[in-house]
Order: sequence, then C-alpha cells, then structure tokens
Amino acid sequence: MADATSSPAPTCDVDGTCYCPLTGVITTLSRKYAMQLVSIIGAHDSLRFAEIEAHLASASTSTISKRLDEFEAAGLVSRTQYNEMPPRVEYALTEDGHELRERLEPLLEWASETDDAPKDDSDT
Amino acid sequence: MADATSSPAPTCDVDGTCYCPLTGVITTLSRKYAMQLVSIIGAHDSLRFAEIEAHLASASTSTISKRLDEFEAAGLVSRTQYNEMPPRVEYALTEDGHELRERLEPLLEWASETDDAPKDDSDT
DNA sequence: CAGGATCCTTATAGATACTG
DNA sequence: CAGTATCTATAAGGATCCTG
Repeated sequence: MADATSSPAPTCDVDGTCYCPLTGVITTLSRKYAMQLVSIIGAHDSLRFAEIEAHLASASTSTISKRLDEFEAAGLVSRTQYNEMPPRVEYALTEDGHELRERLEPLLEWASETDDAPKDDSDT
Repeated sequence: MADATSSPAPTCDVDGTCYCPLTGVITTLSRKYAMQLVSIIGAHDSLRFAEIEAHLASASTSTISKRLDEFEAAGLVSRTQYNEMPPRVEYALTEDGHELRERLEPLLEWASETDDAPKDDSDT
C-alpha cells in the first residue's frame, strides 16, 4: 500500500482530504470484533462463515463480512471457496495472520483477565 | 462505568439499549491512537500533556485528552497534577498500564514492520 | 500550560432485504 | 449457505473557542 510514490508523509492531517488512516494493520485491528475475530479464526484450522458467526454471535453478519474482507485485503486471512451445493467457503489465517495472532493472544488474554478481575482492592 | 451491578453480562446485544461496549480494555484500545499512546507514555517515566502532543502530532488535543481520560478511568495511566505556575501535569503508566504495554509492544512492532510505514515514533 | 465545552463531519456498525 | 447492497442510527474524531 505504501508505494514509493515520493510522499510517505504519515501526517494525513496536513490536508483535510482524509480522516487519518494511521497505520494499516492497527487501524484494521481497531475495528469492532477485529481482534477477537483473528483470535477465533486462528484457533481453528479453518472456519466457515456460519461457524464464525456462531463464535461471534454478538456481531452482525455484515460486520463480520466486512472484517473478513478487510482481513483478506490486509493479507491476514485467506478465503477458499468450494463451488459445491450447498456453497462452502472456508476462512483461515495466512502466515501473516498467524504471526499477528501470536502477538495478539497475550493481549487478549490479559485483557479478559483484567476486565473481569478488578484488581483494585477497595471496590465492591 | 464503575457500576457494581452484579451481572457482568458482556452480551449487550440482548437488548438494543447500547451499542455493545464489548470488553472494556479492548474497546479502549480500539480507539484512535490508543495503542500508540500507551506505547509512547510507557516509553518514558512520565510525560506532560504538551510532550504527548508532540509525540503524537497527528492527533488533536481533544482526542488525546479523551484517550488520557479513558486510560485513567481504566486504571492504565496515572495523572499527577502540580499546582504550580505554569501548571504542570504528568502522565505515566500504572502497573496495569505497563503490563498492557508489554503485551502491546510486540504487536505494534510487528504492525509497523508489516505496514512498512514509518510512524511518528521519535524515540526508542 | 493543560484541557473542557461545543459544534460539526465522517466513519462505522447493525438491520433489513435480496442474490448466486 | 454465504454473502452483498442499502439505509439509518450512533459513535468517534477534529476544530475552535475558552477557562483555571
């Protein structure tokens, strides 16, 4: 995405054109359910759309679809389509996706601990 | 937010009341510049507001202010105010914040490599 | 210096309906 | 099954002005 077209200025706010895309991968990860999704997919060899939905029931179909799209575009997830009947599509992490997930897991794990285990002794 | 309502049901989509806050920390981290901010603050013992702004020049004052607020609320950052003239306020990571940063750094590092986009990371 | 309040713009998620 | 297209509601970021 960042080709050598001479203006690699990361400060997109110099003009009002864009809303500051920041770093690609981080931006992608900052979207809703993105991190969880990577984690879920990586926890399996491959998953079908409906299975992903089942794992992330709180997310809407279109949201999951969008995330998946973004992941594909970012090279984090691969999509394999089997033209059968009924249709079958499998999603899996790419190598990059796995590398990401490795770095993501400690964060998510810690986050879930922190979130439901308040460390402050004074509360409640 | 610090409501001790005994039922920590994270599935906010059972009712249409809220926009699904997800897991606290992850949501906080998903906001713009949030991860970078944690990284920046953690790279120093403490930082003043203006210094943070300088490190994250692309972010607006109000955005930084909001992040800082959220971090404080999440117990990730401490704010120390010195009633001098001129006013002096120092921000630093709490223990929790440091734990977070430890898990965040590999991700950010990998992300910047992957993205190949030089960010406004002034110091190491 | 440090930031809050306000207003505005844009981005993003969800619902719904429809298709290959 | 596996989505896409469209629309709407809302949230989130930025600019600006203003204060302690």
